[in-house]
Amino acid sequence: MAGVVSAAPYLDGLNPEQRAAVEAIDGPLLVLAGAGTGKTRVLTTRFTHILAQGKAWPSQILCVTFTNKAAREMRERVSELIGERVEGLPWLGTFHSVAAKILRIHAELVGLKSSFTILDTDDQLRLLKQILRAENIDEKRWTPRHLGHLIDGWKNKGKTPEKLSSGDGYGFAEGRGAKLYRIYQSRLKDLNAADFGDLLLHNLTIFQKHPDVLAKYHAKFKYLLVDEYQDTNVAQYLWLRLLAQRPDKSEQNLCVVGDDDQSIYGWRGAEVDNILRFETDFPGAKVVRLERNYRSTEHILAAASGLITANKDRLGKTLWTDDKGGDKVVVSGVWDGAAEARVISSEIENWFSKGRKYNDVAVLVRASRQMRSFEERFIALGLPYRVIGGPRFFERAEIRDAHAYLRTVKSDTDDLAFERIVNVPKRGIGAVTVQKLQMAARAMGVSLEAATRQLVKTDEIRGKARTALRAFVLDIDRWRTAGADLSHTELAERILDESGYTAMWKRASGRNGDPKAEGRLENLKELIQAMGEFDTLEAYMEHVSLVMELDTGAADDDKISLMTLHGSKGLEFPLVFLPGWEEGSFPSQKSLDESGMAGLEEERRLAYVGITRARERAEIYFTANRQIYGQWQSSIPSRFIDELPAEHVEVKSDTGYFGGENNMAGGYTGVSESFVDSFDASYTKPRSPGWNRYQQNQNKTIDGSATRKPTRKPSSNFKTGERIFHQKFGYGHITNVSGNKLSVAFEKAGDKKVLDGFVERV
DNA sequence: TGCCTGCGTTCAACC
DNA sequence: AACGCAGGCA
Repeated sequence: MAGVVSAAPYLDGLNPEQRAAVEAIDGPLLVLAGAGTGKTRVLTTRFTHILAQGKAWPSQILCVTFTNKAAREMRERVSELIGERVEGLPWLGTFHSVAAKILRIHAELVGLKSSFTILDTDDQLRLLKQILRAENIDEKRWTPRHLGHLIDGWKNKGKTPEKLSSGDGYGFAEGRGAKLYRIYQSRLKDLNAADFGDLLLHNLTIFQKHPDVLAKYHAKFKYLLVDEYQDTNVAQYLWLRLLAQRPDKSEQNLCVVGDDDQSIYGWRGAEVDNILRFETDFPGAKVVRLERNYRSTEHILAAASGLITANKDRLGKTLWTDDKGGDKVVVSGVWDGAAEARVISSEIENWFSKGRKYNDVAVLVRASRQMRSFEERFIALGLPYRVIGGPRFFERAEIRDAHAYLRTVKSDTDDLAFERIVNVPKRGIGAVTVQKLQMAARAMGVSLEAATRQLVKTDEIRGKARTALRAFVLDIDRWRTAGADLSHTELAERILDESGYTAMWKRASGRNGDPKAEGRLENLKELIQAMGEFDTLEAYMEHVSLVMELDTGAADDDKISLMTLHGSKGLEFPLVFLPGWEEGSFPSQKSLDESGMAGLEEERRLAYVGITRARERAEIYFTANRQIYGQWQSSIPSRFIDELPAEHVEVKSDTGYFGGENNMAGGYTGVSESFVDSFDASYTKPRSPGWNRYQQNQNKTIDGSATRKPTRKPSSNFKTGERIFHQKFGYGHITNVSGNKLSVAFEKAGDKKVLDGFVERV
């Protein structure tokens, strides 16, 4: 074999650890791959190696990732490596897409037809809402969202209703949680639908109840590769274990690659435990650690590594790099969110003026709503940018409406789709009529559409509603007939046109001047175009359900990338900006409230992921004032800032931040008065006077938008004896001002403290 | 039935 | 700040 290996050009340039991970193709293998250690390269090379060794055909390798992005990249890189021999890689994809593929084949084993629809979150919530109503449960107290979380949680754990233990769901609606889950699952079956969690869950059921089916997959998949193993939840873990552990213990060729320090999906059920337990689950597993970082300079790597050591729950790795020196990680304090966007934008302009690319630059935010201030600033300055993630194309109302039309025409049992569009555009069919239809459907045990066809024949529904419903079912019939002769894009165009849906938005755009309508019409055009890239409507719909994003295509455009920290995993950029490092935002208060220390550690891993995206330079920002829920609040810099090793950090604060363990600010340098807010001409529809009681108290600008300046002053202005308010400790008065430090006696705590954050004058 | 208005709630990340 | 919901009214 040695001869074969040395003749393999794809192995050139691998370091010894990488090479070990690639060549150990038989038996279970755990690759602990730190950030920037060439994980994807190892996975793709290993894939290639298996093929080159003649151990398996491409169709015999199961390779799963979490994101479509990762799957796409794997596919491209493997294709590159193996050149023209590639005959498609049918079993390379996300967990959900592979599971969906398997479920389509065996759908009847769990009571579905292979044409089942995949429900998105919105459909799921509407269905849950209906169920709660039908069960006479107060949806204010027990919200559909709440129930949805509960059910998703069970599905993530691999629990079908039968597998719930007696205490499960006890806390929901007086112990009715489990029953509601059962009802929900049976409704899904009636609707011939599956939600995201079901894709995996049904797979488990099939594998567990039908060993013959499982045996087929054992025979089929000779090798299994798993990316981001630290992010697998229990259901995914069980799924992999079923596929990998053959009854005769032969050929457990499962290779998992992961990094416990980059586990950031605890909220969706990821269990870091899975990776910690691997050697127990698969006795005799080899373990390879990749610790040489090829991505970042020394300071960046050291800053991130220092931060992550604050986490208790980790396997521990020591990343190293040959790339000594470089820029320290920059930490800057700014006045508010607008200033943050301004400063970062001008840094980017600076970077560009030095001959670097916008493509080199990423702005990574904690939550997608933080993107807005950056978008506004980029637009104002004419900086090119792309948003990765964020509000998804396929989640927009107009796109879902269009899909609902297509689903209705394709299936006469898709109640959720039918209900969505029966009165869109308005046809004079109100809530009362829809209610009647639902009751009739339930009574007759048929679909909404079938019930409608029945009811328009009787006098149950009269007048305008009856006429409208009649016309509507006739439309559906006509579209179904037309569908036989037309391509799916032509059909879609025709439906949108004849239903009056496009016209509805055209009207809105013309008369009311609704500025969003124009965009919606463009989205609809884009939708038709996207459909054209698929051969059939079914293929398109599958893509929509599982991918939920449009290929943003043209990566050759030079643009700044704007995305969430979660969305940035697996990417790298020479220059990375990390705004919004304030307590409450990052680490997210919600995460701390819900998950305590585990939540904090996950937030810290997220910080680690953020910093390690940077190749040359990372800049962290925090603000003194931030608007939260429409209210100005003072901020406390994130504790993660204090946890960065000081010798790898350069502080550029100009907001009066003081204190902290690193005593990093070096004092207040004054807020520049020359900040000029860019004029925000964004249109908001005027509502009734006093539509928001907060707004009544606010000043109005000429465009009607509300402004209220932060009440906070930089701390250096304070004098002994002054009464102040501190976000964390409440009211108190200043006992001493000395250099950068304020000593304060707090009323509530009753003791003196040296402040570590911003204060408010009262 | 549908629009207007006021009130109350929510506001993390992804497939 | 942005939405969803419900009650009042045309």
